[in-house]
Amino acid sequence: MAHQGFPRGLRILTAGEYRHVFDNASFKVHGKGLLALACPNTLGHARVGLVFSKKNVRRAVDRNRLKRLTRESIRLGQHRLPAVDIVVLSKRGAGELDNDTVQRQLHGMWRRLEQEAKRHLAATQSIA
RNA sequence: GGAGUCGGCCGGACAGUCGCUGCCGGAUUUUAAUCCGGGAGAGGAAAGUCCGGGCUCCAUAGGGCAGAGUGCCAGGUAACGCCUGGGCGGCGUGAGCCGACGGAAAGUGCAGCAGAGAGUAGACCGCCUAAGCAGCUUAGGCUGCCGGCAAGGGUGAAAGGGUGCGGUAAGAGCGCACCGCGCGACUGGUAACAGUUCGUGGCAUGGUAAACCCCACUCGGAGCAAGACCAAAUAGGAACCCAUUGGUGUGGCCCGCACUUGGGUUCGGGUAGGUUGCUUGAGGCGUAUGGUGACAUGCGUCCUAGAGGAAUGACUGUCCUCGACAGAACCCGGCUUACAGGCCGACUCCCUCC
RNA sequence: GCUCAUGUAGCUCAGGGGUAGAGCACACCCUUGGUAAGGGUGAGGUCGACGGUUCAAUUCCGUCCAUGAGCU
Repeated sequence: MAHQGFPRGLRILTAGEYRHVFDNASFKVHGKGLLALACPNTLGHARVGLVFSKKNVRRAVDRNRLKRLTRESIRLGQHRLPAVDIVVLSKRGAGELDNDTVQRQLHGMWRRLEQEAKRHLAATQSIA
């Protein structure tokens, strides 16, 4: 079985790294209640950061639940993801979604992200 | 059987797989880190931030003014605006529940509209015509004036004790009885307060203090983004001007205290990080003693989250009553607010049966 | 996490115990050949919610609920 851990190396840690992703977001993937920004990195694996604001998701219980679900989804799907830094944001009303819906949304978002990243890589390589 | 009151407790359970964060042991390794094993890992409200404290810095938190808070009495407590017991008032058939519950005879203010009058009471409707004056009249009496009244009506949130009898021209604490009220004494109680056995005053003291205020008591300011330490990029500057019984340090001010040269403009440089504070505590559980109780003391026993974009989850299976409100961020004690459902104990009322 | 501020007409704001107001906007009328401007009339409010104090609360007090700001 493949490694499925989720150590700190797979996360975006500092404010500077977050800023880099926001300023150089090469792709955006929208889901219901969620939004993912991503830009390529040189680490050879994906990293992820979460932004769930109090303004969009009012209760702490819902914020924690969404973050756990997102992390779980990343952890289980990390080997399919390209080498990009991802920031997942919440949109208004994300707290009303149930667990099944959130998981389906995240699954679909990773698939689209994979395709876009493949296309982006091909484009940059053809330019080079 | 039904309805209800109070107090306490619980807040899905079990197993497996994959993960997350500390701790302990071991291994690899220069450190960092990685791996293996073990064990721990959100709440009764973690919430709101409404009070109180610990802790940290400012002086060891000191004096005065200003300001804020609390407000029946006694106790508990580290402290409180909390809790316990008692008093008083209100609600309820009752068990019980609720109450910012000091002072309005220290002072100042406020009360729209309505109403005669809103605080040294008043005369709109009304009641009276005894005394005095005038007129009419044989007299009795009638009318008017001068007046008297606070009973009845009406207004209002509120109209200056209540009922009865006497009294009177009509009335009125004007007098008396009872009730209420004030003051004093006595008795009970630590006290708040109560009791009327007693005396006395004679009806004064309307409401509002979550209006100003008075009285008593309490309160210094800031908050873990407090603060401490390590390391060190850059800088430890330059020029000019001003003030030096001055400046800075903390809250509104003054005193006091501590430190000390301080401030302005221009130019130049810069505004990485890490560690700690960080969980053993006014601690939990059991038990004994004291106390009506809150609680206190002694003994035994246990260690029970500590992250740093932030850890408790996901999936699978079984069971049931099919799972509410909701997620620690320095820590405690309270209050308030949210909450599916369930359990235990004590008590009250109603109905029925024996 | 901590510390504050604000909720009044569709919008921007006054009012700090006694009937809720101003400007803009809205409707109708006048003015004009018509429109704008101007003038007049009018409608529109659980004064964020719930309790309490008071005879009386938008105002005073308490508790909640929203919204906004400041402190890394």
